[in-house]
Amino acid sequence: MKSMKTDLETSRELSVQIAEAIRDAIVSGTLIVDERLPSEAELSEKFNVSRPTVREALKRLAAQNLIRTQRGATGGAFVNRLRFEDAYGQQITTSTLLLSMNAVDFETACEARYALERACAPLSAKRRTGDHLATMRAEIHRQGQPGLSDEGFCASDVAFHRALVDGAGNPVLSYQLAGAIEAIEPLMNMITFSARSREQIVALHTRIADAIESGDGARADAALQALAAYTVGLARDVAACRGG
Amino acid sequence: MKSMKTDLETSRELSVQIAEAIRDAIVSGTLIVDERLPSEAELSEKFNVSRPTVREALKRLAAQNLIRTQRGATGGAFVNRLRFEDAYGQQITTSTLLLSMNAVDFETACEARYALERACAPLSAKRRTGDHLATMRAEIHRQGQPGLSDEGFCASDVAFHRALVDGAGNPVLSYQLAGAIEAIEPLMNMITFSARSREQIVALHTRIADAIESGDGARADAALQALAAYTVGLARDVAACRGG
DNA sequence: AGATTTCATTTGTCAGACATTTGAAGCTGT
DNA sequence: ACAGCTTCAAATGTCTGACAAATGAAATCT
Repeated sequence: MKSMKTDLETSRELSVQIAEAIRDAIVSGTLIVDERLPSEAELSEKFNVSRPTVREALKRLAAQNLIRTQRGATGGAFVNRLRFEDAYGQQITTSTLLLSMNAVDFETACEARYALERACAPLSAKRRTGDHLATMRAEIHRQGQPGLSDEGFCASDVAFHRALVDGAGNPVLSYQLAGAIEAIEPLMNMITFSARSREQIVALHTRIADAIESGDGARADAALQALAAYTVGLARDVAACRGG
Repeated sequence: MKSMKTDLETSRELSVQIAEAIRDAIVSGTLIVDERLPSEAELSEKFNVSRPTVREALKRLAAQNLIRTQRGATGGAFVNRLRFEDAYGQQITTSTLLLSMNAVDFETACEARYALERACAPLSAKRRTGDHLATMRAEIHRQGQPGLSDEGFCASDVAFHRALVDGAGNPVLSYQLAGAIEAIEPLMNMITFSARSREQIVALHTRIADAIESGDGARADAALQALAAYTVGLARDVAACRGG
């Protein structure tokens, strides 16, 4: 195991310090992807702690997807290659909690979401594949079905916008936006969409898809801006209706 | 403790299942912020597992900042209010690892960063406080100092852009962008900035700050676009120089 | 040679114990 | 009666030792 730092401070908990030492080794590149960490017994000897303490440290790292563990003879803890897909879940959970616990109002969350999405629109207009466009069209079609529940409508909305963002072909953007888009869904679900508002949204989605199809980033941006304004207005009506 | 689900599957590890049960209770709102979880002894009885197993589950949650623990008579595990600042660190670590492990090229990362930043520019032009503007100006001044190291220059660059983003006054945006901006810094640090390129960047930063000061979002956006193009070109030169 | 068995290694789990922290109840002196 | 001190109990942090379960590799048998 090369040279992992083993001298620990005295203040914080041992499991935290050990977890940090290993995490630093991973981040700094001392431990390579798919490399096997020393066994728990070896680690406990190296750090002069008991195995349960080492295990608590490893569980912390596993919770962050930094390592995976495998039982058996050739088992052990291995440095994980953190994939974008794995990080999505984390990102969404964290974003959801942030929104609910900090009582972020719908308008702020919505503003962030559409600002980020508009950033993707021009790129998506240039690079989207046929698949992305097909997904967008399919979701628009679903959104027009009369029998669709409000939850189903929101889920389809999310799928539509994810396709838009993924169309930009930039995994970093897709990752960053996963949280923004998916975390807002629960907030959106609180809105009751009338037939009239659904019709409007579908029309705006169609405008966006048309613009994306023709490669016109500016028009897609404008349509997104209109959709953002409409959505915020819808939420305001709901709030006003409930408030008085 | 209200009604936390206690019937677990048999496939995965117990500590994972317990962690998920508690996490679900937090996310769903069964457990409120600052509420105290049952003691480890009570939990181990409730889930029919040993205390070490419960502890491993709790460590997983602690690693995600979902709970905090406190020793002593009135101690225990408490549901954490997840603050934006706490989430920043997580976001940055994850983003950094994602970039390094997936070998995202500088251009992709840079594109994402500037796309997101441009999304913030119009909002920042409207809402930024005097503090934000002062920070931007101060960082520009630092960037003009001749003795500044490349690392120092990059750090100042990050500070400048964070002030720009924070100026939008949308914590969701600031959070989302923290990862994008800070994670790219290590990649940026590999670039050697000549006196000439620093001069150019400072000039572009000044254009951005001027636009923000005058509340002109469109001009800020244009300047950011120019900066993005220049940065990418700089990186290309470095790559070409190294390649041949 | 191929299939089967055995086995050593490693993680997962458990039980019980002690150390440490820390708020709160109880006591004491003024 | 009140402030300060002591004691105590509850809870987490850590350790020791052990067993269970999984699993790949070596050894054995056909």
